[in-house]
Amino acid sequence: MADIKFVRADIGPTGSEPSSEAAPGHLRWDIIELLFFAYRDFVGDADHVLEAFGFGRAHHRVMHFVHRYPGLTVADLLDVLRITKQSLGRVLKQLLDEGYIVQRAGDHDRRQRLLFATAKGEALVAKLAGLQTDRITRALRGFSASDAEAVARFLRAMIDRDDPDKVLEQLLDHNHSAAKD
Amino acid sequence: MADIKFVRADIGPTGSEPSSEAAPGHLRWDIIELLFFAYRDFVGDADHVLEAFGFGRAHHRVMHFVHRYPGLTVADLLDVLRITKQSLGRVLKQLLDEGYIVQRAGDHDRRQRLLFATAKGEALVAKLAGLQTDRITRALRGFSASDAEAVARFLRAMIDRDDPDKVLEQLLDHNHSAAKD
DNA sequence: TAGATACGTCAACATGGCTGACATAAAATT
DNA sequence: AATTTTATGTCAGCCATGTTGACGTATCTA
Repeated sequence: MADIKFVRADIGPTGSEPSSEAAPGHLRWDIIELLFFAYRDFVGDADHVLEAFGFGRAHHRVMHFVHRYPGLTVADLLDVLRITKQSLGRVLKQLLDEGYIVQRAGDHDRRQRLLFATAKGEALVAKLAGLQTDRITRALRGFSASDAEAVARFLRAMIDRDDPDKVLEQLLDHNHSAAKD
Repeated sequence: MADIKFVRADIGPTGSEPSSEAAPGHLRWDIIELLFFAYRDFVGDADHVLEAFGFGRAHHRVMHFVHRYPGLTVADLLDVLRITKQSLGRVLKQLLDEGYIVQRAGDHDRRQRLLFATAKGEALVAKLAGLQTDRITRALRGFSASDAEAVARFLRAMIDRDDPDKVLEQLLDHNHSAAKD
């Protein structure tokens, strides 16, 4: 084991002028690092399971949103994920070929491919969401209703509002009333 | 614009038994998705700036922890980032070559390379942290002290406790007392 | 002195982003 | 009816960043 003892630095910026901090010199190092570690472990839960299926995080994201928003079009999925159709194409093709997702031509517009999770796909998503839910539930254990509500309110407020895609719109709307349960 | 109307699915798992949910059938889709979008936009702030410097997220992570924990060794950095030394080597070499980081032999153990951010490096980190702090400060606007504390408590509780690296230990300790300010 | 450790590096490979180009079917417009 | 636009798929190749395995050197430890 290394036995060096490093110290936390709370020194301010040295050279340039940080563009527009709310409270100058008061950078939220605490929350910044907590977000990093919390998200790292949060997605880590799913990573192990995905590996066993031969999938990656990209597959998880696709499966998640297709499951949650049945009938999602490819274009809408591209909006949510903010990747190119070539990148999406690769993982989507695998999920289709292996029977985790099926597609159907749109009712009004037959060019569209509406995406649906199969039972197999839903089982995978539920397994992954179960792990992540466990972590969230543990983290919220002992929280009062108003504390838990504050957490959801914080996360909502962290999200960009300009140019929300359709999925995001629904999420933000829905959460207004249903954050507590 | 596509005018399809997809609906949110609140159906449960179909095939297999999700391993160990706390409250069966009660998956926290809301928090799961909020975390996804919040983190996406949170790291997105930095991405634009980094691009202008010819750097990526990997460089940001290295710069951040070197700045925050001056004298960090390579081994400790590997622990925090959970990547291989080969992956780290690539980005670290660039940051050293371009003068964002300097290294010094360890005092007690001269095999170690203690890492330090230069003024140039600190300026970059401060710029990026400024953007992310802006977002956090906006998100916490109007929060009571106890609400803000609940957010930090939630994030801390989301982090794995088993086998914490040295950086994480310090963060969790420090936050006990200093989460409010 | 022998072995373990901290670090650096070479080579090869995988994943998942990206751009650019092009094809097809179906809708929309003229 | 002819044309153009849109939704999707796909080929080819590049880049960033992760991986494994092997090996070398300096330095610390037993």
